[in-house]
Amino acid sequence: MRDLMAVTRALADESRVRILMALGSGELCVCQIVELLGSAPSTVSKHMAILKQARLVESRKEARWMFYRLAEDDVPIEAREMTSLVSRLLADDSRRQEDAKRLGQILKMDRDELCRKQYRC
Amino acid sequence: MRDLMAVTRALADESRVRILMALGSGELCVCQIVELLGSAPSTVSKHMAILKQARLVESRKEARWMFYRLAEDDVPIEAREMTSLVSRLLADDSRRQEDAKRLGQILKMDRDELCRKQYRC
DNA sequence: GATATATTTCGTCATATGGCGATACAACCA
DNA sequence: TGGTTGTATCGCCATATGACGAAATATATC
Repeated sequence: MRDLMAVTRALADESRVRILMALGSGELCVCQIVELLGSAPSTVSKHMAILKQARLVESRKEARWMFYRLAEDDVPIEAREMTSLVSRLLADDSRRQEDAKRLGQILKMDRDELCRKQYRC
Repeated sequence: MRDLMAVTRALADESRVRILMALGSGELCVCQIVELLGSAPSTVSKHMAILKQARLVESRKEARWMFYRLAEDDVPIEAREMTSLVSRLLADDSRRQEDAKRLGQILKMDRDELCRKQYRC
């Protein structure tokens, strides 16, 4: 029950669901997620901590960047199945499709520039 | 997205998940749920409103009692699938089993007496 | 109609949550 | 070493949430 509640609470916020769906296409660094959501880095970082605590995502550090991806290794069944179901339920969701489109643009940008841009503003 | 978020928010509270699982064995009136959770009637009523708004449950009024059951008619796919998955994930959950046991006792009680007892205390 | 009773609504409180900016920390670079 | 930069943590604020009791709203029952 405890584990499931961590997952349902993590999924009870629209930003976090959007992040999970975005990660469905592959790993992202924090600055890319910041760009997608338009939220402050600190806000995104907090969301990622919650998703990680629920074991919905995993992270790896590469140089200065922290990359997040959907959990793959040793994933609790609650996390795996809930992510899978939410993804299926949102397959045709318009918001998700907008995000996917925007994410395509973001991934074309140079990551260094993207981060510096955020730093300046 | 909107509909799904109503469901995930409804599922992000342990009391509400327990109520949903309890309703898996059949409809219950508010006083029976009050007895199961040990919460105030007003608290349970609020939970039921949230579950109903997310279309996870339906209700019918019979005499003085309001009976709630898992949604059956014209259920949005989000509600149906999430309920089904949560139920499966909690199949062996100890808390759920305790609740099921306690619910068995509650169902044996006379409903009139059960309600009056709550009214007195 | 008056009373009892089952549930809901309302008001209030304490706590949780999500947001942000400032700052701290970590890792690269000059 | 010192500067740059990407992310995390911290402190704060506004709002949301869950809890309860009191009162309102049905619905029997007398």
